[in-house]
Amino acid sequence: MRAEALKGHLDGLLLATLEDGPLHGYAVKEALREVTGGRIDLPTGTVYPALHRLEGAGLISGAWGVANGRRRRTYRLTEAGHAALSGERAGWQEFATAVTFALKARPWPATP
Amino acid sequence: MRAEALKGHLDGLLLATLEDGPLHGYAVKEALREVTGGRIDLPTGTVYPALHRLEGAGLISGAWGVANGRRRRTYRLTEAGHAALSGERAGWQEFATAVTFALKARPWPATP
DNA sequence: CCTCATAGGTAGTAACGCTATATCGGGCCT
DNA sequence: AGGCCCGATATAGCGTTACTACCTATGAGG
Repeated sequence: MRAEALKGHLDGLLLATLEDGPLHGYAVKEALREVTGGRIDLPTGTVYPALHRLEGAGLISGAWGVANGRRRRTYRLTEAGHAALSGERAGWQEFATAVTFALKARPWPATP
Repeated sequence: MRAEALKGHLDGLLLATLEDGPLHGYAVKEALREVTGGRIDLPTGTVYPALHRLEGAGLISGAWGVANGRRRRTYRLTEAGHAALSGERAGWQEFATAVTFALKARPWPATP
């Protein structure tokens, strides 16, 4: 998949992955890769800054913990994060429908 | 629609709009707006640089003409542009399917 | 011991689309 | 005639975004 294709949609994917429960950064990356059958395989250099950004925006909250003697930063969705995810989903639907249609180059169906 | 959502998918939309026949820049913008019922309404400052970029990449070719005493640059798809459009369509399908699925947070269907 | 997978992170970069602004011709209104 | 809006083209500068390339560290397996 083209690398730059994600632009503007990454946040929603990360939020959706965290919706089912808290995960640490690497687990988010792995979950997304598995759920999409390898189609979306984000480099770690994309995931961690994005999570920091989302945390800074208050959409997720991270906490340091320890598992197997290793420190891990586990993130969970905040209230604002849940709301943002809804918005991302709606926005994606609208966007995807519009692009799919435009790529077909047919007139938009009448909505009376 | 969120402004930055387009990133990475603009080229395909422009190429698709030019598929039905040559158009000048402003007409591309208008056609895209009408075909999507106003959902994709690109600012001219987005359209013109993008067309220049596509021309530089050899995907479209532009020619100056005159209509109503005014100079207009009309673009048409090149061979490479037709090929690129096919690629963009396939890429979009793949991408849209993956994102739609990931946003639902369900396991990817088995593909045996 | 060394490598690999796991895990977290930063710096720097390039691309992309946006805002803002400028220009020009023609038509419309006063 | 003068002023204004619309159609049409264009550029400069900006902020965001995701990427590549690195760095650090630990536990497991060869």
